[in-house]
Amino acid sequence: MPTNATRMAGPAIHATDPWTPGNPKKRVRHQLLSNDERAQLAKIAAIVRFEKGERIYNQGDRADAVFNIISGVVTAYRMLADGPPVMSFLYPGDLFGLTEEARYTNTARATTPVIAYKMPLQSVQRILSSSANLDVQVIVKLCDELRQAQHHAVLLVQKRAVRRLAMFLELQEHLQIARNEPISEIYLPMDRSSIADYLGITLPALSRAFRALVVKKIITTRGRHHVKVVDREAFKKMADA
Amino acid sequence: MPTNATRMAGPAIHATDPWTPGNPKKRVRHQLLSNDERAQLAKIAAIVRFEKGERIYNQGDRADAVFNIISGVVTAYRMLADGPPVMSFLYPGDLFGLTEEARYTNTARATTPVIAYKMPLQSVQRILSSSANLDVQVIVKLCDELRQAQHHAVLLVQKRAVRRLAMFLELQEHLQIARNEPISEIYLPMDRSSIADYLGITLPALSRAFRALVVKKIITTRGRHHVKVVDREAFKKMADA
DNA sequence: TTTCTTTTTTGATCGCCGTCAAAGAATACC
DNA sequence: GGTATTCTTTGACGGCGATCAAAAAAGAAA
Repeated sequence: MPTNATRMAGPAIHATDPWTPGNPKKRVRHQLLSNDERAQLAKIAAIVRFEKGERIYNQGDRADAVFNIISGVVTAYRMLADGPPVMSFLYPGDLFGLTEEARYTNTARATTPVIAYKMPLQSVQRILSSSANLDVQVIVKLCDELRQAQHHAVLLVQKRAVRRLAMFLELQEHLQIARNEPISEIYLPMDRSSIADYLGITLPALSRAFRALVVKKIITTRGRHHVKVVDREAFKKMADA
Repeated sequence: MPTNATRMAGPAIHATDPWTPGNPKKRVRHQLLSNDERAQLAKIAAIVRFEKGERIYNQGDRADAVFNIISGVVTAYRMLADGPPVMSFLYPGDLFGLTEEARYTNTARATTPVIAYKMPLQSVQRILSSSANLDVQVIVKLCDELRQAQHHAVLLVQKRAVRRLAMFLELQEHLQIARNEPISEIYLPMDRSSIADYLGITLPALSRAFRALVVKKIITTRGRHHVKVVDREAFKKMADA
């Protein structure tokens, strides 16, 4: 019954991916690139060094470059308005420097001394725009999936069930808007059990979380699949982590 | 002080991505594709229908196709040996059918009636292999990041702190192996506070989780940055969710 | 409708973890 | 080496959610 899944990814790249952690067949970075391509990369990528503890960029900064770690460990963290931060650790070969609306969405700092490629955003965009559209489409899709997975992680580090639920409802609302569907109500096609699993809580806990939001007059429910936000301000305060 | 970040993503694709949920500028699917490319896609993609509740594929099945939703909602879930499942909900435009070693890593079922493109894996691989290597590299990297983010979600859904810690240590060990580094010990370059944030627990809770593993003689610690697994079997049982 | 099944809610108890606080260790700095 | 700072551990307490169990509601089938 319940379930649990994870945002899915693209095509079966994995099967032949030499960079996957845990994959026994390890190869040297960039081995798959031709000399030409390597040269192209070298032209746009500068090699930069950071000492232990040094900030590489700050969340909210205007994004001007993407990084690829050569050696060392980078810790990236996204601060939320309230609640714990969401962390990730980046190792050699990892790309980082995710942007949203031209700004970094997280802060990156060197946990050990770090050497990395630094690629100006402009150059990367130029190269990508010369790619086949189909490839770009796949890349865009993967970025989407990645953002979804990250959002899921942000949701799951929240400790109180009501907040997770509020964040989930807000996400569903956003997805609905993105699909140009009416938004007077939030439509939840899945059953409670699936939602509970997605939120990483149990069914009774989810039920109580719903009740809490209703009692506080933040939402109303119509049947099982429709939710209406009646106190937008309180809702945003609850959901905006 | 700690932090929180999320695995990062690729280049600033986002800024111009019309498919991003929440992006006000919504466009029609495939708008960016030329007629040629659309024709190419049509040649390999079959349109398939699933009724409400129908399984699309099962976790562990040999993967033969990737899907792209045209309409309807799909619930994907990954079952773990123990503990709750990890869920995701997929909407029109979403890709799904992630594979690992040629097998699906999760189960997908139609939550509402679903219409989707079904693309044979072979065809997708053929198209991708004809792409520029640089693009493929980016795609591979993004798949990596995605897997990492998904693993993070799998970890965060676990309810007991010791299990999250065990999963984290196992991940670090795998990453170390992938980097061809010695693995007699697990090396943790980051501080406890960062680990606690990554695990979505507090510092005291992390400290107790470490202690619990040490007391149970599953690991030993040397200084702050080195951990050794001394009871491999118990460790695996603890970590393998 | 009536019945049966599935889903959801509610209740009660327990345990883990969050929270606050302080002591103890490791590191950096002088 | 000594001091100060930072990081980590330990302790006590309370709360939230897990767990178990049962009732209620919704949906499906007859």
